[in-house]
Amino acid sequence: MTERPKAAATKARILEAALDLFRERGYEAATMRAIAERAGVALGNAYYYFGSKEHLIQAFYDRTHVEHVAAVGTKLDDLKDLKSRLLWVMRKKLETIEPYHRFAGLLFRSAADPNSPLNPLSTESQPVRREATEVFRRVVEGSRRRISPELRAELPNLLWLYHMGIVLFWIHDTSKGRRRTWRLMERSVDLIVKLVGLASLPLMGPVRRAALRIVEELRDSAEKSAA
Amino acid sequence: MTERPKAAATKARILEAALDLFRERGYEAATMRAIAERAGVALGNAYYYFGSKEHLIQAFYDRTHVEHVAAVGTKLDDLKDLKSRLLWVMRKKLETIEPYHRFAGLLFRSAADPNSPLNPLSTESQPVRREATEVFRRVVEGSRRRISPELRAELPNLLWLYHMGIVLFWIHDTSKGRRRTWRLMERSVDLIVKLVGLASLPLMGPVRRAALRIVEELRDSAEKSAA
DNA sequence: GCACATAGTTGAACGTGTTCAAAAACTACC
DNA sequence: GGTAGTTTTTGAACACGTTCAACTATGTGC
Repeated sequence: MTERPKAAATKARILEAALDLFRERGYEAATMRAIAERAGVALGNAYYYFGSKEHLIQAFYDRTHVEHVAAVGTKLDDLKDLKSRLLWVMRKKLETIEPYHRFAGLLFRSAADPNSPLNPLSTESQPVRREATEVFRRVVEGSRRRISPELRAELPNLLWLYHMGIVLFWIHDTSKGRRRTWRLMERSVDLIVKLVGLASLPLMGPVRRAALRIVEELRDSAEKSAA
Repeated sequence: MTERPKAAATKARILEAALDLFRERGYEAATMRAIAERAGVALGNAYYYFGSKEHLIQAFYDRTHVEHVAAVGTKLDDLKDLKSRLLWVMRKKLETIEPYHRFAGLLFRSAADPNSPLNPLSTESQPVRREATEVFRRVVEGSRRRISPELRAELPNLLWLYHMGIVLFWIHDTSKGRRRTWRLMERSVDLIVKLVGLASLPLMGPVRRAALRIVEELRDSAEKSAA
């Protein structure tokens, strides 16, 4: 059960080979045989460490998340208002994933499949999702904006969902330098901040509660289905 | 080029076999070999009529849309306010797709893949998407609610997107009788109608315009990438 | 009726992701 | 250092989606 050092090295070599080939050739062209060959192991060995090809993407997913957190860094603490904080985090996200644009499509192909371990709502990816939401919690909590407590509690989840939407758009975006995604991201961040402001008006009480109840329900279901 | 009657019969037989097997066994278990066998044709023949297994899903997609339109029927014309109209259409949608719950997951697996013909934004599925949006245009135009012209023009697209979101949730929903989805749908329809009301307040001008500009951009990109 | 072209059909073959029984390498204990 | 047990590695084998060259059926012009 305990992982021996040599095993860890083999596992790492397979993962590196996979990520390299994903980058170089895209997902489909990076066959398990090619990955195994580049890693210098037999085909079956790759399956000893990664239960399926999708598990290799899960590993990629983990990695970009770590890179993203590193890119966000402590600079986030210097920014005080919600808008600039959210902008910063989103920018770093887009920068982080850019090198993987060629193969990321396949990630989201399976991300929508309820049976896939890659599904963001599945048990297997729950830790990553939690951590990713954590980044947005930082965004919200560090801002000096006054937000009603119920909204404050739910906003990180909403922002995580929003960020998934942007990434989905990014996948389809073939514009030069992914300009469309950047513009959409900047404009939508602007809108979101406006909406958060609106939602805090006293008049909005009933609507806000109706919306929050729905969000809560979404989250509940996600956790229940992952159980 | 012109389709002969016998060919049409063969094609129909293959499609029926496919849909039957999808329903019975789910998507993965319904292999192309099994489909061909049940249809009484050779394996290669299925590919003569349907370029790939995903094209068979496209056909399923078309069919549920037709069924949905039929289920919506003329009853829609009797309903006058936006909420009951939208509710009616959404209910019929959920009822229409229910028999296919077992295999619909795979539909959305590829729906998110930019290279898949199934992607709702791809060229191949553009006709269905247009038609599906048409249903929501009926919903909006037949209602007596006063809506600003810009929003009125964009709302059908937004509702189509919303309905895709509900279907996505439905796919993951394992609750009995899909109760969670129904509840979410009813509550979110309520919220949407509330929001449409809010958006018509004079104060909301700037926010509404900001939101609409984003939606427009989304639509532009979708059409450009499908070109 | 015959020749020709087009439409429709076949099944073997390819490369893929995945599985698994067996072999090899390693560790722990005497 | 030999033996038993465990971890790691191997590669052949399987079922799948897909392709394609060859074959058959059907319609068309004379």
